[in-house]
Amino acid sequence: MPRQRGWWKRRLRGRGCRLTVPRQAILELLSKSSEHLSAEDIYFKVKKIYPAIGLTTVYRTLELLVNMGVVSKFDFGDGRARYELAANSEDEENHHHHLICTSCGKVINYTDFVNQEKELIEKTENKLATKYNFEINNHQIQFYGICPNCKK
Amino acid sequence: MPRQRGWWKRRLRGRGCRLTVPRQAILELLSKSSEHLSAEDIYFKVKKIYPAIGLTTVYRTLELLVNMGVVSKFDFGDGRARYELAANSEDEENHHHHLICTSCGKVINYTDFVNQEKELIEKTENKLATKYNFEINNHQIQFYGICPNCKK
DNA sequence: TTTGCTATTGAAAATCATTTTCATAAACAT
DNA sequence: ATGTTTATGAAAATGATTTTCAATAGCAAA
Repeated sequence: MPRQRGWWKRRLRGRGCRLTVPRQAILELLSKSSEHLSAEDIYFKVKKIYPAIGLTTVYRTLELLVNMGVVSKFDFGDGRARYELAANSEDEENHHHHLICTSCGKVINYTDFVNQEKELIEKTENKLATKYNFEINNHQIQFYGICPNCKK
Repeated sequence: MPRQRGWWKRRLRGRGCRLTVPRQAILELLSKSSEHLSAEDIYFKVKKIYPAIGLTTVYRTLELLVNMGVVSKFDFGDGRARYELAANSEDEENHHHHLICTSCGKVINYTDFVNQEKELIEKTENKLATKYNFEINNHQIQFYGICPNCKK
């Protein structure tokens, strides 16, 4: 089932964080976007509905949300971080991995095959957790290559 | 079988690149190190045996080696890139994935379970290549969590 | 509702890894 | 040995992200 609008309010408050307009605007945007956005992307998009927003606040909010596990941060190798709403257990729809073109930087989210990966990932996660005594709470899988356009 | 000393000479020359002292010093260092080093780490280590080295040259050489596929570049989320000698087909010993502590930044190379992953990775790689018409030539798998020290 | 405390904000300045510029030096083909 | 490039290193430039700091806005309590 998809997440309800405003589900993050409790989570923020639970952490003793305030429910501010900029934070809500950023979360609202992220939950509508299916793309991996840079901080600047988010800044400009939020600016359209809340012009007073500052880039600093975007960075700060993203850091907070990443720490809360609400947002995932990625590096696709072009020198700027990308952010997306994290998948959660109630809403698996959003879980995907990335396919990145090292020539033009294009990124494809693929959800195919993720189920087959899932079992192995879980096993590995458990084994690693035991062997290295880590508390594992996330993973990333990325494939790098050349996209159809750049092959031409 | 381990790679022979100086194996990179042909590869550089084959690309029309010159075999310079700084490049050799950097490669020599990388082939001795089992760790994931930042550009600055490499700079200081090489400086001990070749004091004239410049940080700029380190960056340039690393970029070249990454493009050649000799070195792999990683991002562990602390704002600086890490480099290690890439695994190659003759020498599988070096193939591993990463387990990263999001609290202190500690990184563990794990080679366990990589064989089991391998089959799945190859399958996925083929399927993705077909479906998205990508020419895939690399992948990264990273687990994130809290290390034993930071759990305390 | 009003008040007061404190977290949050935005602008500007600071930071820090990485790149670019440019004049000099070192490879290496001849 | 020589000449042509490619490669180098220092310094300056870049660009994403952080920090600083005074002003603002959430929200708990009255």
